[in-house]
Amino acid sequence: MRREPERAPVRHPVAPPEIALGFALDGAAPVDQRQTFTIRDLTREFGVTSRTLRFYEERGLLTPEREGQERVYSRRDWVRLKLAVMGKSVGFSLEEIRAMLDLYDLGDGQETQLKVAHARFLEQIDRLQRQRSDIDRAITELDRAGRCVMERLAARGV
Amino acid sequence: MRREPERAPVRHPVAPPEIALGFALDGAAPVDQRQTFTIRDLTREFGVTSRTLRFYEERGLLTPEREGQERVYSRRDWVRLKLAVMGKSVGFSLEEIRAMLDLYDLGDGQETQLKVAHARFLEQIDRLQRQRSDIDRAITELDRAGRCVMERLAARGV
DNA sequence: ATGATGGTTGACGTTTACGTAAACTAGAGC
DNA sequence: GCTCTAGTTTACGTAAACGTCAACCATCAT
Repeated sequence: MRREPERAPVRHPVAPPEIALGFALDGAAPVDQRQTFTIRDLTREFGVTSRTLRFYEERGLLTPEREGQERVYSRRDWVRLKLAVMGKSVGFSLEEIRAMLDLYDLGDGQETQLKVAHARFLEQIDRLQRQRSDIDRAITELDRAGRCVMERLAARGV
Repeated sequence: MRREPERAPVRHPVAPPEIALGFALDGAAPVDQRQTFTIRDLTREFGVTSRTLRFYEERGLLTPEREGQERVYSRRDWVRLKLAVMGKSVGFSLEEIRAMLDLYDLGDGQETQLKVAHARFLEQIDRLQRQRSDIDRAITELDRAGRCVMERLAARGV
């Protein structure tokens, strides 16, 4: 059978409300002066489950220390989680987020990181605009189809 | 641990180009006068794979006869597939599509079917509009974040 | 006879971002 | 000692819509 191309699954952002008024790469630092956070702290502050935090760790987004058995998150983890949550809210996948975060640790004064992030942002805007026009088209089509159905109902005197 | 709610996965339409100019519930009939179609006919006409057609059959969207071993699709199947493809293009799930299609066979002169379809269309428009505002928000945020990054780069004289 | 072609069934794989359950440990309070 | 809470690991489950084999038939042309 011939190789039929696959339509990539589309990611689509879902907004956590606190994020809408958030800021992106700048000023991202914990409000209070703590140096470490427990898993509970982070779930409460970011509205994610502990399962999510462990999963993000598994995927390399977070790298908490251990105190005995328990995870201890640093300010670095806090920032990375902040960026991860924001990234998700604008439709990036965890893998894309991880790749961008890892540039932080490059040590060239974040220049690479900032440039790459900017490029990714533009790409993502592009993807989103395409999704948007798909949606617009669908709405138009549904509207047309809806009117058509109404006509038919009217035609039979309902 | 407390029950944390789940954000439902969002369906999002992807447009097959021939559909944009298509028609919805009216006039949906094969162009040529054939009464039956092979699986190849349908894959070519609708741009879907044979796997897809068997899958749709499994899900009750299509009900081809058999000639020996091979599937023989009727005009009814043609119409249902047409509607299925259009439904997908505006973001309905296969299950939603099946439910609507099944109303065709209700026998009340399609009145129920038309009314239900109309209601579903409105609901879907609503979903899509919500998705769109999520996307708009994400674009705005990305744009802002992008400018912010540029500023930072400028600030270090790059 | 021999491929090539195209049909069939059956069953497992893919993707993403977690949810959910089981079984265990460690400390706090009574 | 006992229970409650909150943490831990391991590992399987979920959703959607097919893709991708494998193994098998049936025809047609060479």
